[in-house]
Amino acid sequence: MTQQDRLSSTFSALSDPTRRAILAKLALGETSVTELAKPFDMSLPAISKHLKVLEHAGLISRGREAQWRPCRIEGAALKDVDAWLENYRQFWEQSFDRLEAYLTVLQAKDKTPARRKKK
Amino acid sequence: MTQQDRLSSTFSALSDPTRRAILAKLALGETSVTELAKPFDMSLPAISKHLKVLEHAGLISRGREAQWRPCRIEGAALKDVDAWLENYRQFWEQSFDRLEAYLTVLQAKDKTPARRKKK
DNA sequence: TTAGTAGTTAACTAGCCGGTTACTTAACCA
DNA sequence: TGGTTAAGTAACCGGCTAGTTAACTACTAA
Repeated sequence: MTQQDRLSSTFSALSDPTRRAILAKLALGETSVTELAKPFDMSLPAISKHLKVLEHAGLISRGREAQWRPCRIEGAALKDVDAWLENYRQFWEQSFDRLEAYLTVLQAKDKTPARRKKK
Repeated sequence: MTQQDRLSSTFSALSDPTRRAILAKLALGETSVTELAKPFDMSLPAISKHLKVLEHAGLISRGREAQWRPCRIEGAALKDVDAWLENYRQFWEQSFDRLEAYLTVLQAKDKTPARRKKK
């Protein structure tokens, strides 16, 4: 799969609130499908489909333990998103920098120079 | 619009390679619709639709200059994505941290303690 | 073997999405 | 005025998506 396609399927997978909620739950630890499905007013097959989408996007992986298929988060796909986003950081830190620059001008010159906001 | 919906429409907008390419071009500066459309083997109305999606997701905004509608990037929506992503950073820095910890153990104790990777 | 639990697959449906062509609107210019 | 350029709107089409129910697979346990 090309990098483009990978990013596309990752963003696509993340565009569904149910799937993001599943990820949020998985962030707390590995869980079974039924357990993941509990909070949702939705059939189990629907959840199963969502998990397949997440798995195909590389956002989760699934093991096997007796009759359970525990799911866990895989960070690699999210790392790609982070790397993509990095190219655009200037566009939301810009206004901050301008404000910062403005305040720097307003304030006394003997203050230490403003540092870039650390993420 | 709820925060959930906003994130959903942002991720959804970003899930199309054409739209990401448009953003990449806009990162170089404000541009007209026709100019944006040039690299794509696609009709102008198709581009117009993509721009509408990006605008609806808050990723771009459009001005008016005579018969041109210059487009520019809006950082706010991307900032939300970054904030969301931040909750998951551990999942792709984890292995790095483990390696770092391992190396720290291996190396001499008189080294300065390892710092978290700055983004 | 039988019953129960965990999960997937199949088949279907309604609605969205990304593209098209044809037409329209808006601003500039001769 | 009429012509040209820039862009948006309308109507349509095919394929994908997210959900459903029903049936099936796989493992556990009595």
